Amino acid sequence: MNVKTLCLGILTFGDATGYEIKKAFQDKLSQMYDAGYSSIYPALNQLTKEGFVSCRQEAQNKRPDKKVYSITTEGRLFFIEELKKKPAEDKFRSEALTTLMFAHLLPARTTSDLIDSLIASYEQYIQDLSTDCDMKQSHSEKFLCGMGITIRKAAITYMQENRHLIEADALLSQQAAE
Amino acid sequence: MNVKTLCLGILTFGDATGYEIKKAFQDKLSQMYDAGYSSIYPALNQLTKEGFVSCRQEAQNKRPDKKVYSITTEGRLFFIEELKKKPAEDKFRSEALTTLMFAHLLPARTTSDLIDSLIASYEQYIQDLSTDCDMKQSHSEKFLCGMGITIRKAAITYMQENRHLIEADALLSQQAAE
DNA sequence: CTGTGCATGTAAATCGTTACATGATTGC
DNA sequence: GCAATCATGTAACGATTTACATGCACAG
Repeated sequence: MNVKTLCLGILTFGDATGYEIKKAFQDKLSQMYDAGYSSIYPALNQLTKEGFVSCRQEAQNKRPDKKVYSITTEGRLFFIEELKKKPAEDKFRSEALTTLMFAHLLPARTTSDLIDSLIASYEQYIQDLSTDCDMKQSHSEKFLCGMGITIRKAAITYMQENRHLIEADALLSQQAAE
Repeated sequence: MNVKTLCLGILTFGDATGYEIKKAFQDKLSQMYDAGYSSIYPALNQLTKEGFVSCRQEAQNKRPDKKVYSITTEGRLFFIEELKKKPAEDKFRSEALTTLMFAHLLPARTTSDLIDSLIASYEQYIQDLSTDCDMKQSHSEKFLCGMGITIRKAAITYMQENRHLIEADALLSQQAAE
């Protein structure tokens, strides 16, 4: 699912400006996607051309005109068809964990620091999510939020229980080098 | 980390051809990255130009010449510098879970099927990983493998315990529509 | 007076995927 | 006979990111 399709999806919750759509990305989809204005605005223009959204312009004093987008019937049908397609495989990508695959090139200390900060960032992530998970209205959002927390909690526990495997390796190869 | 940098990383384990590098991606990095030949071959050519790898050509009978790449000292230094950079944030992306955010647009049945097949695909993933986790030699690889399994196990448990939240919503909105 | 929020966009660069292009060998 | 493995690449397309470009209002 690309930014264009997701903009359409966000508009199924109600009309919005490009600016508000960006906020919706942060609100509802931040765990999975992030989109910048430079993806959103061109996407909305294309969707308008394709007839999947309509746009009404609202004048404002001392601000650029607000362009409020609404999804059209065709847009809604198109989006539902997209949803019915077999979803792409889930992907979990961690540069930090990838770095550990090359631990043999780094000082033992660096490896340990890396794991420490990864755990710390997960803990921070859990805290942030917990806070706004409570504020979520829909069950879907709560579900997704809870999933994010669950996964990271499991990851932290795993790292704490198994980090010694990598750290022992790092120390050994360092001693060998000395 | 992009394909180019990762090719360099793979070459720190030993010389390899483009073909073998692709296998290494599947072997060592499949959880995080995948690269096709059309990313790898141009990357190797660029790395050669930049002096980060060297290449010796080996003739073969009835096959294209084999090009065996080795990382150079500059390449190794460059890669280590890349490793020391602050890693990008971890990302977990699931189209299936994203679809659930739009469950209000789908029949209740579709939502349930989606969760079922997500759980099934995670179970499959765990099985596949478990098999070749045992065959891994290095602790780093085992660590990463175990992480992949742990996360998916936690996710399955979470989904089983919380799916009723979404499924109840879906049924309600469906009844309302009837 | 500085940062955050509101509000819109374009241009260029980077990166990756899909499709195309070739061709022998080996195992089932 | 057909699929998989070995072996290399290019061209076109699609998607996203980064940098550029503007400007007022309001709170601390």
